Amino acid sequence: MPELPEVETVRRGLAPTMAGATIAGVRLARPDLRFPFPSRFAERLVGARIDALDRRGKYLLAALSTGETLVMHLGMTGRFTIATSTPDRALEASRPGEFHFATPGAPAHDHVAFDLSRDDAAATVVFNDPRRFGFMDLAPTNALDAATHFAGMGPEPLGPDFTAAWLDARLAGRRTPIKAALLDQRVVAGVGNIYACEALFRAGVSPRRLARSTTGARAERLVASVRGVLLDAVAAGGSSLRDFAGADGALGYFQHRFDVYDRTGAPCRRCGGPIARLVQSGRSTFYCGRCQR
DNA sequence: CTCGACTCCTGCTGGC
DNA sequence: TGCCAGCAGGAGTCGA
Repeated sequence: MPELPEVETVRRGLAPTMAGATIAGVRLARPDLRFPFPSRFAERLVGARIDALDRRGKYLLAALSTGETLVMHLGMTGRFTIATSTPDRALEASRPGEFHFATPGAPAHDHVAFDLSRDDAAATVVFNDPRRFGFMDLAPTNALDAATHFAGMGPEPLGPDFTAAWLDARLAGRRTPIKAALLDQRVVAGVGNIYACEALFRAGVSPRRLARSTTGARAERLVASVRGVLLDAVAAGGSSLRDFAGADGALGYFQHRFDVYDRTGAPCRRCGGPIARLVQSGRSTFYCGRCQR
């Protein structure tokens, strides 16, 4: 589900529980998600304190006291929930190397459980992911930018490095449609299908326009639009398409403010014309043929 | 190098 | 009502 606003919403929901807590146990229901868990995954986590919970693009990052960072990606359907539990129950199930977390009666697709302790309180953070496009990894904190997931990743769209000049340089000569370029995490981190569509609408830029022609004033508008739509969505707690919810269970409500996404045939909020749908790179694009050039 | 098609996986929806 | 094709918030890989 998650693009930057949803991941940021999840981060904010998990941080009060995870940051400062110690990992008392890790339970896995299977040896892999999209990729295998890294070697000795549980052993490398148990006993570590989580110093901070950060985000980079669509990744959640738990910086650990061990010098490693737990890297988590939610894929399309990844979800975290927080449950409070007693320490006894949390520790009882922690046996490294065994995949016995999927107990009868447990919700389907609960794949990972982190048993956390802080002072006298205990909590369990559970990762659920039906499609298993999500994954987890461990990488050295002092070389995180060089880790495979982040090498070559573009700037944070809400940070100071995402500028029209950067976009100009990054898109120079590229013949791919601007929509596809916005989905390229090397161009800008964290933008996915929804917010690419929404940002292009706000900027008045056609999703079909070649990336290399999105320069100058158009690039300025696009940078401002990407920032604006992401900020608005973060403020709204993200978008809840099916049942995306933050870790606290609260639903985001930005989906009610989509201008184009999933609004095929509905009137454009600017000109009244019908919103159109097309497929680019196998993914749906929604746009207004009159307002976007 | 750059690009688009294909792939992974499960679940829901809409049309017959 | 039931069935099934199509589609879904991501991104790595492959071949042209």
